[in-house]
Amino acid sequence: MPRSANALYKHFTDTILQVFRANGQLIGWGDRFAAPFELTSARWQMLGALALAAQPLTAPQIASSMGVTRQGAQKQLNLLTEEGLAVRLANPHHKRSPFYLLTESGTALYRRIDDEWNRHVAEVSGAFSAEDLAITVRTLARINELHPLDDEGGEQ
Amino acid sequence: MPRSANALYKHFTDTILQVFRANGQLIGWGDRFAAPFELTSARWQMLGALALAAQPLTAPQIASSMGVTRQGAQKQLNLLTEEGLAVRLANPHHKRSPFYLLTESGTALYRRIDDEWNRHVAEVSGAFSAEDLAITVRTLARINELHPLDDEGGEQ
DNA sequence: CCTCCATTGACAACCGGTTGCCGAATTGGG
DNA sequence: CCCAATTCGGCAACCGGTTGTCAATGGAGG
Repeated sequence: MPRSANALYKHFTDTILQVFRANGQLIGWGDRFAAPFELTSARWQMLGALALAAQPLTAPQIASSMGVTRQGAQKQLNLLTEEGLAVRLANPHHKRSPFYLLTESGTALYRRIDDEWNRHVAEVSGAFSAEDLAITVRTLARINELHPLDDEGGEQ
Repeated sequence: MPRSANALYKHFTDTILQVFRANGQLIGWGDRFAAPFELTSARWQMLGALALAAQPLTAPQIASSMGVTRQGAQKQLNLLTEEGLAVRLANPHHKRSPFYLLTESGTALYRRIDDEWNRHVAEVSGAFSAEDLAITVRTLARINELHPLDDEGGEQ
């Protein structure tokens, strides 16, 4: 949105606007993709986070690994647990903060949707070059590390 | 999330996950940035859409230009109108679908936040190269054009 | 052992997006 | 000219994220 003409500024702002748009697009896509598995985008993401975790994780750990708040992750974890896809496991270090693991059916479901996902990606990813995607990932990661929230805006 | 090892697949999936994370990050950032102006991220975006429009636009036109639904755009437009930042203008072509324009105060507010935004971008964009940002924009745009929703997943 | 502080989960409220439905206006075909 | 289909705004419900508050747990220091 800048009125100034600098190309870097424009690309920066454009990137942000495209992120917003891509986010909406991808959530819609993910929901449609996950629907046949009785999942939503959000539950699928959480399923993946649990499936790929090297060790059992607590809710706050999962939240921070996904970049969302503790409560946001907890909401999905509670739902997955209700649906029998995840279970709580007593955490010896923290009586109040259990580990979450996938159940058998959670693991099986993840495997099914992940297989289908890979098939899908195979059809679609041909339109992209690995280099461009790598640069995109790196650039977005840099944006994510950047938290210019601290007080530079500071007229508050 | 793929279990398969292909680098392109991995980068594709990683891109998606980074988009989700960047979206959350940027909304949080935008909200903090806009708060001193009594705006939210969403209202700021809508303000920008109106400010930069070449001609007066109707709600459905704005919605499609922003990549959101008609109702989502309408909600923000109604709020901006209530707040006196935008006004409805009779549309000769569509009696029920007025144009939306910024008011004087809406324009002034946009100018203020945009100036501050450009100052902010100047501080932050040094960490990025114009080329990487351009590639990122292009890649995200390609994702946005891609709607693999149609029926390829098709086990529904 | 006790106290203070950080962490955690539950709960409620809110925000911004979605979908779905409805009624009114507009449009286009017969 | 009329009638059906589309477009549009309003409303309600839901989803997934946020924040804030609260009580309970855990840990560290006196």
